[in-house]
Amino acid sequence: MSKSNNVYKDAFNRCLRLLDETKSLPSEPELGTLLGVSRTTVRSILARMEETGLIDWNKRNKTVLRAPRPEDFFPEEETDSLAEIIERSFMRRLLAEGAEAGMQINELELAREIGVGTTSVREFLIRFSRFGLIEKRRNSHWVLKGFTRAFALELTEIREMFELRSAAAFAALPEDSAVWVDLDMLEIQHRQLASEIATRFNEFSELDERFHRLIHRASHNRFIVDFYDVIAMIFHYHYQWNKAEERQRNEVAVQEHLAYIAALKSRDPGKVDAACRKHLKSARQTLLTSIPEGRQAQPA
Amino acid sequence: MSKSNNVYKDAFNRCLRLLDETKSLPSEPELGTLLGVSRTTVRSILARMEETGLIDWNKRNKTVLRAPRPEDFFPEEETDSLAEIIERSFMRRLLAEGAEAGMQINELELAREIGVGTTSVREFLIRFSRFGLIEKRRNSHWVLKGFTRAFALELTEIREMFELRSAAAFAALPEDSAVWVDLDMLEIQHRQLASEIATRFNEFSELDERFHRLIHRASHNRFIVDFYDVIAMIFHYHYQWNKAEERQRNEVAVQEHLAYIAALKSRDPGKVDAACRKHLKSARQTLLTSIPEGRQAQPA
DNA sequence: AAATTGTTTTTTCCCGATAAAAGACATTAC
DNA sequence: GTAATGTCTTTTATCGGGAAAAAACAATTT
Repeated sequence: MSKSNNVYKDAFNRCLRLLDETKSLPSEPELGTLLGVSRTTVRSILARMEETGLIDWNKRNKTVLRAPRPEDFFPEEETDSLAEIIERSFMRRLLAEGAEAGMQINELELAREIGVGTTSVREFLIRFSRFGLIEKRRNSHWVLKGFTRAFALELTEIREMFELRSAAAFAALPEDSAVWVDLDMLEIQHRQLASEIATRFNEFSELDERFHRLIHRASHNRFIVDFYDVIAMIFHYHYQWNKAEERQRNEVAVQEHLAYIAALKSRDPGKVDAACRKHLKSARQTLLTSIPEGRQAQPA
Repeated sequence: MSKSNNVYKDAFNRCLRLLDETKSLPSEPELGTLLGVSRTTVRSILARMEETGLIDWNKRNKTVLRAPRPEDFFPEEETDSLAEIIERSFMRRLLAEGAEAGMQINELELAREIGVGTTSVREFLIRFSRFGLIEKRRNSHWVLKGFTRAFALELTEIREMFELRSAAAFAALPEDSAVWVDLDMLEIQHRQLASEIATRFNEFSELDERFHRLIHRASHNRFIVDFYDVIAMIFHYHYQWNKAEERQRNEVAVQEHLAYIAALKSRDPGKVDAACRKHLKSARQTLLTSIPEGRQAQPA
């Protein structure tokens, strides 16, 4: 069963949504770039759409015959890549269960539990290791370092160093840089979210990531930009896990972002530094208070 | 041929060197910790040593019968792990050849060229990707970002940030911390090297790494400590590649280290900062001047 | 009884094989 | 003649299998 066709299924589903909007589909290469897949996959999609009577396909002509129905879509769970599946299972184990620091991680066991080959699990663990939560013993098992208070402190230390520097670089960018347009757009989205915070507070997470990534990009340093992956990953799972006071927290964060944006637009280094520090401080607080007291670092 | 027994061969060679020093070998578990391998491997080693008449092995008695001869050793090249072999081949390609930024990296081709399976190459590339020199296109090839001037600048920017912070933390460590003993030992080794620099200048590289790792460890931050892997890797291959002025460079660096050590011992934050900056500046200079002008970043 | 040796089981590391997906080349249409 | 489609080739993603190495368990030895 060597490889699942989730790329095809996911692209197929996304392509179905395009059908609502047009009478006929564009050329194969165009569809390829639109969906982010190769022509090979596009042609598989078109072939199935013809088979199921969704379109009439004759060379350049791809006429839409009917609107897609729910049963035309592939089930959501079949569109995930193996890497995503493994990551989710692993993080669930890591956060839900009593995952103590020092615990051993067994590739074979993980693979069996998730129902995948060992190769995929190995590759996942190697990729995951850069987050600093696990460590490999040569020719032997992985060791869980644990999502401890120490981890959170080390993470935020670097984050603060990087973000202060990026924010300063951002504010120093020339007037005509494209980032100011991006920032304006983000500001508008923040204001919209702020006004409807009661119902849309759970949309903050995504906005938060886009905002901070924009700032980090101003550093023009790949190590700083890449480090945001660590933060994003932690926050992503952390927020799934800890929903306490979510609305309240996000409401505060949106306001802090708006102040931060205003400071950036003022281009006054002192104001930028102050607004950035203030936001980072409360972000750190949020993360720290959410770590259960039981989860302390274990002596090696 | 699924897996080579390089762990056994390497441990065997190292065990041979122990034979010179003693009349009999310790217990199996003890040998295991000494060589850093499992008892299973220890027993394979002992079995072969008995076969080749090196020792007499009867349960707890492991009497040395004769001194090891050159032909007892396994060839050096058979003691390298696959990961090391792949890394070396890859770096040779990356540095020697005209490896332009933007170039595609082909897993299959690399695997065939080196004569290993694709899995090992994939795992290597994933591990290597954290150095920021390559990047993966989903479901497709890797892209070489290139060892460019931009890379060197981004690397040194982070390095300087991290090392200044670590050095400050180091100087603030309590009097009775064990690091001061380590520092004293490093100082002695630096002085010895300085006095024999004419003949031993190529030993600096290893000393350099130990010195900086000691300082970084004072940060007590895993991300800072881990980042030194990137620096060490670059410097390791960089020095293999660029031998110009090596003696001169190392002579200067040793003196800078000694000044840096003195500053740390003074525990005066101002002096530490100054000595650290001075050394980092010349380290950056060395790295930058070694990057050929032709190797500029290519537009994506 | 604590440590060591003998034996068995489990896990890691790595290869070869195969379907999915990408990419290259040839052909046709506008 | 450019851009699309049709066809063929190569590469990536993933699995299962098997030898090396680690780890667990049992039997001795001091």
